[in-house]
Amino acid sequence: MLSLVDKEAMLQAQLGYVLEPALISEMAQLAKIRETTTDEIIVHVGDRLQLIPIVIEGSIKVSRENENGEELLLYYIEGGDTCAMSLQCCTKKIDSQIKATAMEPSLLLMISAEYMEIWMDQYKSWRTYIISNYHTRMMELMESIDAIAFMNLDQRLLKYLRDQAKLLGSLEILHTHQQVADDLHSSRVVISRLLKQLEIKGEISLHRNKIILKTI
DNA sequence: ACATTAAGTGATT
DNA sequence: AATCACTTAATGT
Repeated sequence: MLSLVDKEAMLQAQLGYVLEPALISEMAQLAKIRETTTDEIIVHVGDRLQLIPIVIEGSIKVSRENENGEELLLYYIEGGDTCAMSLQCCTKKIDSQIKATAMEPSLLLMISAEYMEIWMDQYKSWRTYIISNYHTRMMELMESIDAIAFMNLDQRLLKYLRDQAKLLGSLEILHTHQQVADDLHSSRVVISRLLKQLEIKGEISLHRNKIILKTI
C-alpha cells in the first residue's frame, strides 16, 4: 500500500506545475489508489461512477460500445490527465456512455466527485485544470471524427499504429489483427489485408500477436 | 500428436 | 469495405 507521502509525491510530480500545493496535499489525503493490469476494464458502458480517476502512470483507452459489444476507439488518457466528462456523469448521475480500458499496467488516483465539485469553487488552478482537460478531450474527439469521416481505412490504420506506438513508447504493437479491427470498428479480414499492404510497402513487419512499425 | 487460436486468401456482395 | 468459407501457420497442452 502506498503511503500518504508517496501519493503526494506522485501528484506533485504529475500535477505540481498546474495545481497549488494546498490542493495537492488535500488530494493525496482523499485519493484511493487503483492499480490496473493490461487490458483491465476500468469502466463499463452503463456503469454509475462515484469516483473519478486521475491517471498517474500508464495510459487508458476510452471507447464507445454499442449493445452488440462492437467498439470504436475515441481517445487515450495519459499521465496527469483525467476524463473531465466523467465528472458530469458522476454529479448528474448519468450512466457511463463509454468503456475505459487500461492499455498497460497503470496507476490511478480515484477521487470522489463531490470533492471535485467543491474544488471548482475553492481552487482556481483546479478549474483551469478541468477546463483544459475538457478542451484536450474535445480536440481528441474531433481528431477521431476527422479520421473516421475523411480518412480511408488504410490511412486510419497507419495513424492508429503510430498513435499506439507513441503512447506506449514502443514500435512493437502487441495486438492481434482482431484487436486492431475491434478498436477501428472494422473486421479482422479487412485489417489483415491492409496490414499486408503496409508490410509490402515496407512500413511495418508482421508477426503473430505483434506488429512492428518501421518508423513513427 | 492434437486442439486451439491467429493470420492469409478467393469469391461474392 | 464487409462477409463467408476455407486454408495454412503458430502455439499451447
